[in-house]
Amino acid sequence: MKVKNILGERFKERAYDIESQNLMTRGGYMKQVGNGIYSLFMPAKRIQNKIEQILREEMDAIDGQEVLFPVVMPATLWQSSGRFDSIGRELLRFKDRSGADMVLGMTHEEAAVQLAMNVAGTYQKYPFMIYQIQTKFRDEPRARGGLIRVREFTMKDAYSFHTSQEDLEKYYERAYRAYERIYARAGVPEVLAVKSDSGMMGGKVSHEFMLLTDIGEDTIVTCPECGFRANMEACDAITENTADAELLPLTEVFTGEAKTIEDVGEMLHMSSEKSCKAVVYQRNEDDSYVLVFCRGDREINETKLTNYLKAEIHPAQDLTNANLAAGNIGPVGLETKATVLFDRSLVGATNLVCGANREEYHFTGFTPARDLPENTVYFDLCKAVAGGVCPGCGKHSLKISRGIEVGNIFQLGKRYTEAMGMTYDSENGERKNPIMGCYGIGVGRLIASVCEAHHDDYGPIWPITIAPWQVQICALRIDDENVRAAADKLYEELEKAGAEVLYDDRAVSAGVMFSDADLLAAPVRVVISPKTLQRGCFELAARDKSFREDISAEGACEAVLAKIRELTEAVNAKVPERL
RNA sequence: CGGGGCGUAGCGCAGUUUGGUAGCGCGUUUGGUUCGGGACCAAAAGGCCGUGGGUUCAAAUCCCGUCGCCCCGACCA
Repeated sequence: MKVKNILGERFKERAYDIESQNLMTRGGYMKQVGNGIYSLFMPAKRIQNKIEQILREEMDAIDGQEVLFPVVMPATLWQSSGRFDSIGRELLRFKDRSGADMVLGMTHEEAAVQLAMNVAGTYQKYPFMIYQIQTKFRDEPRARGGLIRVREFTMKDAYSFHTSQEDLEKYYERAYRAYERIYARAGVPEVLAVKSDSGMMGGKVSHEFMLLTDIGEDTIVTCPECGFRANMEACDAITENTADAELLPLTEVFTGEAKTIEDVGEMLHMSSEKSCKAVVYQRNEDDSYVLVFCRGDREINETKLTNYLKAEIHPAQDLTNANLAAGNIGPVGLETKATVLFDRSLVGATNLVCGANREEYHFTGFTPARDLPENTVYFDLCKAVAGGVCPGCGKHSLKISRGIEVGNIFQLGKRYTEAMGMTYDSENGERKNPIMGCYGIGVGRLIASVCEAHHDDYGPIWPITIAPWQVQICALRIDDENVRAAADKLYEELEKAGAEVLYDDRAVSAGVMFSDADLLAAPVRVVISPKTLQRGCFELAARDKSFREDISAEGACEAVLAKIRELTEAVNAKVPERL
């Protein structure tokens, strides 16, 4: 392929805050069509093809059967699982010409069950896994970050069916390993699996695969001591309290206008960890109040709270109907209709400051174990904190980072097979619902994430296994007939040898040529110019700057092929064995 | 869905306050000079000023509607 022929304009101007979006836009990888909707130019499509190929190989290797579900589905299919009604406007609904409700697929559990049911009615078919690589549409409230968060995207989604939990768990391990292999083969072995919240998918055990970067939308908790890692949403929070030697009596004190933890703490010379704060939420469905007490220096984990309540919530908008003294809410002497919950960060705490449920007053000397009823239950409702206690090893070692979710795996259970009535006959002739697992990877997001994690100021640094082209020939001074001849010859040889080669034979200045080459980011670059040609040499350089050397023009083709093999082997050396 | 902003040449923008023949930079085309990190000179092409209506002798500019996009927040398998 010649650079002059590929469609997609490369330019210099920065346009966005997110570097991957910037570089991929500047490099002519994609073009926006609408909010969160993109067309891909050839370079991006080639990357996507390579990732899809890796996905196919790894899914096939764990006995997957590639299938294809429809993008457009009748609403009745989604009603059969209950999700037509339970999912919000992220699911795009519309009517066909006859007025029937339709949806655009945002995930395909229902379609997978529909495809498998009635053709897997005997235990002898099990286990099996079906997967597809296809377009999904999610009507995101807010797309952003180029391909990182879009409304329409290509996804590999896989669904496994089992006759026992043990079998699912065994398969889950294989899928987990397949995912590690996929990321390693795509040149991002640093992708981390973290324990996650399973959200609207239902099910118990789930992992998200995270690429750590500052622009990530998820917060990840890791422990360098023992390797523990979890999404903040799903991370157990452990708080250690040491009891003061002397318990002070509960005393009401005047605090006037001081409402916030900071103000009250300053006034009473108390650090925030020696306080008990109240956080008020409202259930989305009826605006009823939920009141959570936790240690003053902790934050509520809204995902945990939502899961406990089994209800969507939002921070309380106004407390006028709650009969609560905002800023002075406390757990002692509280009279309210709100659901009241206590976080376990209060367990063992002593001599805290808390609201007195009276304007302008707080209590000091609040000790939950003494001042709350004996049967008070403490839940885990707070976020883990940096330097906090690791749920894995118990050390004060937790680190907090940001990450992009580039894939996930769930042990779904029977949620869909039960709801949709999919059954099989077991060995003893019983009719049973199969147990499911599901496994997803967003292809476009993975591309953007790799770019985000691997780039420099000049462009992406694609791992050779997914780079649009393996090698780029830059012919400087194409008007020099020796350069022309040498470059044409090498291009022809490399193509014949099966290398993926991009050839820049435009009569442009070196600056333009190199800048474009940095943006298109072939891992290996050959520069052919009068300067080195005088000595019978080409320059061979790596996009990631790992090498830069002169090679003899004679054996150039072989030298390039060797470098391609070398780089490819370096990526594959980090791929773990299959399970 | 709330708050803010923007739609004018392929891209990025000025012009709108105060109505009066459509501008700039980049890119593109042609010719020339340069040329190993986004060169220079000269010439040229390119716009229904998002869209519908209204006011006016006259609308990119004022008024009303509508569509789209961007940013922040809510939301997010």
